Amino acid sequence: MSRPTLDDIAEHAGVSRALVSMTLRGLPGAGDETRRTILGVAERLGYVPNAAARNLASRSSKAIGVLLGELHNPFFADVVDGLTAPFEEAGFHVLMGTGLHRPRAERSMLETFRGYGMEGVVLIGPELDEHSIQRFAMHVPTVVIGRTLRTDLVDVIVNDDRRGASIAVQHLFDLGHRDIAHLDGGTGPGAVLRRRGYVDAMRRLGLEEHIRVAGGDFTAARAAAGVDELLADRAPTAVFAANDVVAVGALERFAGLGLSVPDDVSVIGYDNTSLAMQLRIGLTSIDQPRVLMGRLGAALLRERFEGRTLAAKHVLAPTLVRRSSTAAAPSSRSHKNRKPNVRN
Amino acid sequence: MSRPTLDDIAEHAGVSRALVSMTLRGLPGAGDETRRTILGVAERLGYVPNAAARNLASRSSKAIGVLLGELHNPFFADVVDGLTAPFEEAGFHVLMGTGLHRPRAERSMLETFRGYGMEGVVLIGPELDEHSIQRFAMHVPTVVIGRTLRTDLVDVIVNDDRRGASIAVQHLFDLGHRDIAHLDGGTGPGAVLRRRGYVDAMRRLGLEEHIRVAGGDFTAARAAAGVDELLADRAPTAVFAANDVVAVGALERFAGLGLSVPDDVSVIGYDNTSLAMQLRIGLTSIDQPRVLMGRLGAALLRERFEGRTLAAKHVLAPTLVRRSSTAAAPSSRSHKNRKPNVRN
DNA sequence: GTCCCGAACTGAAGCGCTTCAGTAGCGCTT
DNA sequence: AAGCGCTACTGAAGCGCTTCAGTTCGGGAC
Repeated sequence: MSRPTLDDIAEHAGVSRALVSMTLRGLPGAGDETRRTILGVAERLGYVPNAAARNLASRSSKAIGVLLGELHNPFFADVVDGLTAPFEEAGFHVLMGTGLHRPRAERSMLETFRGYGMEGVVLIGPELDEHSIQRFAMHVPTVVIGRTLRTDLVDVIVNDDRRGASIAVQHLFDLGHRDIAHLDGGTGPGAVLRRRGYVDAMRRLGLEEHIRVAGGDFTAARAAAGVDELLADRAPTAVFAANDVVAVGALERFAGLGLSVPDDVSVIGYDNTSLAMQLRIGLTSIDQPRVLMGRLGAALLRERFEGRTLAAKHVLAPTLVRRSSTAAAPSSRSHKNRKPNVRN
Repeated sequence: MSRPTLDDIAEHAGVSRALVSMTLRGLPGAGDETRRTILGVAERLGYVPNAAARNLASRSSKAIGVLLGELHNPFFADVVDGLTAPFEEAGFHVLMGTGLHRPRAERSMLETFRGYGMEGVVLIGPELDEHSIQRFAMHVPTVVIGRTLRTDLVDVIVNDDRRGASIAVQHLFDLGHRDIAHLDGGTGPGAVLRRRGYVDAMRRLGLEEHIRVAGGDFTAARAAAGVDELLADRAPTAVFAANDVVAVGALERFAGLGLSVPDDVSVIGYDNTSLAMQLRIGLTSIDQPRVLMGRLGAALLRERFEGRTLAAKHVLAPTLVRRSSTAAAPSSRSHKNRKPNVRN
């Protein structure tokens, strides 16, 4: 016996297929007795509705697609957490696909989503070109999380990287630091804005002559090299890293050089990933409200369903999470005059 | 204009719907000229086949479902990497769903998969009860990765936890350690076997009187408490932790107590997660071949499609990854007699 | 010229469901 | 006793596709 259909149930229960359909979906129409019979038969036969037939007939799917740029980054997991719950509650199925970093794969995944008649789609950190996204969004309500787009067809949710950078610098400033350097993220998502935010904040605080940028991408190795670059000139008292991975790279390098964090140098990261908390030394970091971003994504999509046609852009506020990698600047503490013994 | 259908294309191209269907799927039947016309019209209209209609009519879906127990654990990301590529190549769509740790949600996700007529399903670290999995597997070819099951309906892929534990103990033994304790994972997946492997290995090496087990789940906090438990008796020279999270918890606690790793005590983890490498102190760990496990999962499912009916069980070999958290036992080094100054 | 055959194409059934216009029957009113 | 409005139900159309039994036709074999 293959999968039972509505007709099987109808026959067993001695009613029409239409009535079974309505009853199983909780619509009124059947009397109490009949309803019980139908439900009983369905249960006994192990009936599972055929989604294809259902979607075809009803011209709707109650499904939404989520495209993940990358599964390894804990950023995605948090966003997805925020995303799925509201949809599940509203009776939507959430199906996810991954693009594996390849635009071709991402594009084909979007085709699949469209083929399945997904009623809405969320793209988290897509690497796809803007034009493809735009074309897709013409057909399916789409929200993009974690990537800035110029398109006015999709809803966009990002955090204010510039502001986050400014908060980081301000935090260090408040601790008495003046010689604050930046370890750069190069062309990574958000890196440009974070660098800009750093420069602006330094200027605003009158620290223009202390502005120094080193490094160049989102890897730990490049970060270590960046630290060396900085030290070749002079040791900063604090470093603002473009993200947590970079910050950890710096941490390791400082340790290798015999510099103590936060006694000799303070380090602050960005993203507040699980990395930041798991390290033996807790990393002070700038947090993006990732779960919230997910929830907001769900809300925006729902609004679309309810008729909103204008695209929305939400820029969320980042916040500071203090841990033990930042402390008062050496000079502003009681003068211990502890010269770091750089062993190389 | 809504989504174009086969009929739209047929009309524009002046042929029958059947011919369009066949042509778009690459079947022979149309002449060169006609074929070009059809393809051209389809392209121009932006045709995307309706998956629901297609699946309904063809009684197949070319789709496979992947249930993720949890998105935060890097374990899953690696397995998925191994899984998706072979399927994409074979022209399958891979759609993922998450159970969010709740068996109820996992069960409903499986229903969704079945509703969509997925031709095969891969469960990665499911938390669902065995009976539900078994019931599901009666209807859809299923492979389970990372969890042992007694059922003979599903294919199972796990690593040999017992062996892995044995390798860990042997590694410590070879470094001269004798007083080797175990930080337990309680009821977590694999924990029981790892504990058993530890005990067996200790016996085999004639270290029966050194067997000590503390802790009790897969959390860092519980691990720290486990360390205290151990130290209340006497400090071991080495600790085998049930997984990397536990190992890191132990690392932190040892540091807090002023004990140096690996000078005073060696620590080895399990899973070789990204955690192990990212830590300032590289964690020696036991690696499961995760990507391979994913690839194997894909292969097993394909075999099922081709007619294999007997369930397969694959137990893969774990390997040791040495980093800097393990070193020669203090006693077997030049006698420094460095008593740890336990500050609490 | 007839026959046959393959290439190129068509028509219609039907996948399992939803939807909607009906219909039957019953208890009320007036 | 006719009419009304309910509730409880049925029948049939049709969603967009695949599939398969046919149909048409040009041309080579004899």
